[in-house]
Amino acid sequence: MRIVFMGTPEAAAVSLEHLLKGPDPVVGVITRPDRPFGRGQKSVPSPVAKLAQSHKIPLAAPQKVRDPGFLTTLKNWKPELIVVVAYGRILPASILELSPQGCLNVHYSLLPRYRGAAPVAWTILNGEEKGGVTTMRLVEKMDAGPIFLQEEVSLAPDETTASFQSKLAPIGARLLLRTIEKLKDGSVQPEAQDEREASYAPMLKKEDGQIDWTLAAQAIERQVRAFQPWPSAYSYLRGKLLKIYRATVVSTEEHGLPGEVIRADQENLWILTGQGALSLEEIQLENRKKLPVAEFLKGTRVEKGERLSPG
RNA sequence: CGCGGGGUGGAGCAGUCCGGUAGCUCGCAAGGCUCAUAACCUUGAGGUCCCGGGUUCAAAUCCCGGCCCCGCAA
Repeated sequence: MRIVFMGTPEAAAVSLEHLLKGPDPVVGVITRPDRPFGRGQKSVPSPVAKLAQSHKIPLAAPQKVRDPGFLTTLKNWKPELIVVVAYGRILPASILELSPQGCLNVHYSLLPRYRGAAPVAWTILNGEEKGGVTTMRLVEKMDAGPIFLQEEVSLAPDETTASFQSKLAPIGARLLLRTIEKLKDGSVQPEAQDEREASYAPMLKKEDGQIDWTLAAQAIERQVRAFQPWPSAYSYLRGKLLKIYRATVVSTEEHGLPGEVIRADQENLWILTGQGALSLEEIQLENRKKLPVAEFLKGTRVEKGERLSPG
């Protein structure tokens, strides 16, 4: 079966890698255009683009998916199936209906729950014990298509979006290959999603990382894990950005204001929240290195009674 | 040329504006105290102050060039 692959980030590249080892030819790859990235705003190709280039597979990176030239290119590849993994764009009907087998999508949640752009982050943010991967047929409504296969994966207690995403990537890739096999021999029937169970996982915004210290310590701790690697949970110490990479919930008898430092010795930095306290474990001050808190405290004196606060 | 911060014994930092003895919290070593300890006390070792050039009687500090790291931005 001639396959065209659409995807952009690392997780998508993992799927493409597995596809390339499979029996079906990948006749073309579509990814998002190179974007200015990092310091100096240098343009860097996506992980999927790099992989396609190293395998000398025809590559397209259209600015707009409705671009007529691009659509012609896509048609000329004559795909029998289009595989979409974290491409990052909503596809128009013209593409969804372009190949005989339609578009097969790998989504990193247990659909119909967590439809949308950031399923993994929301799974962690909401304190779910299980997440997973689903393969489904793309339809015009976001992540609402009929389901082929699904696999549950349980979350570790210290799971971050980054760690869970990299755990899911190979599982999704294998699920994708199995789905394609079953599609070919007709041994799988897509099953409609239960709309009543649907929930949404919208894209995270930078500002969502700002910590509200009036929330419960447990909720903030989940936010810290969910916002790894982006956009990071953060607050401000003496007007400087303080990113929090790892923290644990601790119980305390102390009273004070949310965000207040209630313990600052050589090893511990505890912050009072709306309910319970948070022991910061790994943090990074603006322009500094990311450090275990004990190392951080050797160079930066923090006094009990200081407050972490919005800028 | 997107904006900004930084590179100082093994770790994390101060000192740089206003040139003149290299400092702090740790770690390490030795000794002491202790039933004992990651605790406490004393002493000690350990540094091309990122690299190169310049200014100066004198440069971690001022000037020029280079390398590396980080925050913003995505």
